[in-house]
Amino acid sequence: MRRFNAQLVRDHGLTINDFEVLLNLSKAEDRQLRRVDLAERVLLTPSGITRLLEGLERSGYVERASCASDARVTYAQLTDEGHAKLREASRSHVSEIREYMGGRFSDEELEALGRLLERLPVDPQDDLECGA
Amino acid sequence: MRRFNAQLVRDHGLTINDFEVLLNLSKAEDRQLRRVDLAERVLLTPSGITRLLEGLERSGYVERASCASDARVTYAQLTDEGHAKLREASRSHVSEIREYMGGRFSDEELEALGRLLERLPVDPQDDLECGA
DNA sequence: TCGCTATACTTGAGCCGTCAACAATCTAGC
DNA sequence: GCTAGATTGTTGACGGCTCAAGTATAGCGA
Repeated sequence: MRRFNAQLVRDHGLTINDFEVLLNLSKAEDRQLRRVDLAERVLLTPSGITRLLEGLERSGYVERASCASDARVTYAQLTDEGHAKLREASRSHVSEIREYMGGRFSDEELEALGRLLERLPVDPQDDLECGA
Repeated sequence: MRRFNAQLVRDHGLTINDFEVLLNLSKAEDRQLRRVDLAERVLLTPSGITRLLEGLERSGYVERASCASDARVTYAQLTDEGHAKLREASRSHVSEIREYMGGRFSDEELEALGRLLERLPVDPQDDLECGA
């Protein structure tokens, strides 16, 4: 994990969370997402997202957009520049991961792992009240 | 992950990494380990370990011990107090995890997951020269 | 319509861990 | 022995994230 982050930072100036945010935006409707939803998807707190987006906005990869129907929300909107950056970083990032995992696991094993791990909830808080 | 850390901090004043360090020490010969080895096992950098141990030393859970045969190394030595703390924290921590995983996976699935994941190297740096 | 609670987001303070640079010691090869 | 390079560990500076508290808006029930 740390390895993938270090490589992204070195080669593209992106944190692994920066990357995940750009990726989530690129897959979202209109390439925009409410900050709250973004937070949940990348497992950060709302304040973490605010901090992270500060950087991406400064770099021009993401813009703020307001919501017509709810004045509380601000969308994070992927810019063309951000999308280009994502494509660039993806190339080396996914090949890194593919090499790392593919070198140790067969295709069937990878698929089995994937099926198991995707059963873990996106946000643990939501699930499973653990007798606090 | 964040959830388990938060629970440990709330209930026992320990970081998840604090916990892992205490656990590793408790399983080690003479309950002591070189800082370098500790770093590798809990996936921290040497400086991270220095910082983390500062806290555990201040709390009295770990002591420094020097090495007769090599003046560069300082051992991290688990104290009795640290061992007691570990036992105390273990109780809730492992039951948390058991609940979390057991609630979603069968025994066979857990074992399959374990077998697959333990194939990942302890320190990725060591392995797999990734055409840098 | 007023007030209460829930939701979306930001901000200040602070912790945790990294990186880069450094000091001390060990070890090999000469 | 000595020197060159590797290994162990610490420190300063800083980044990234959390928590707690605060602001603003939404929406609901009396």
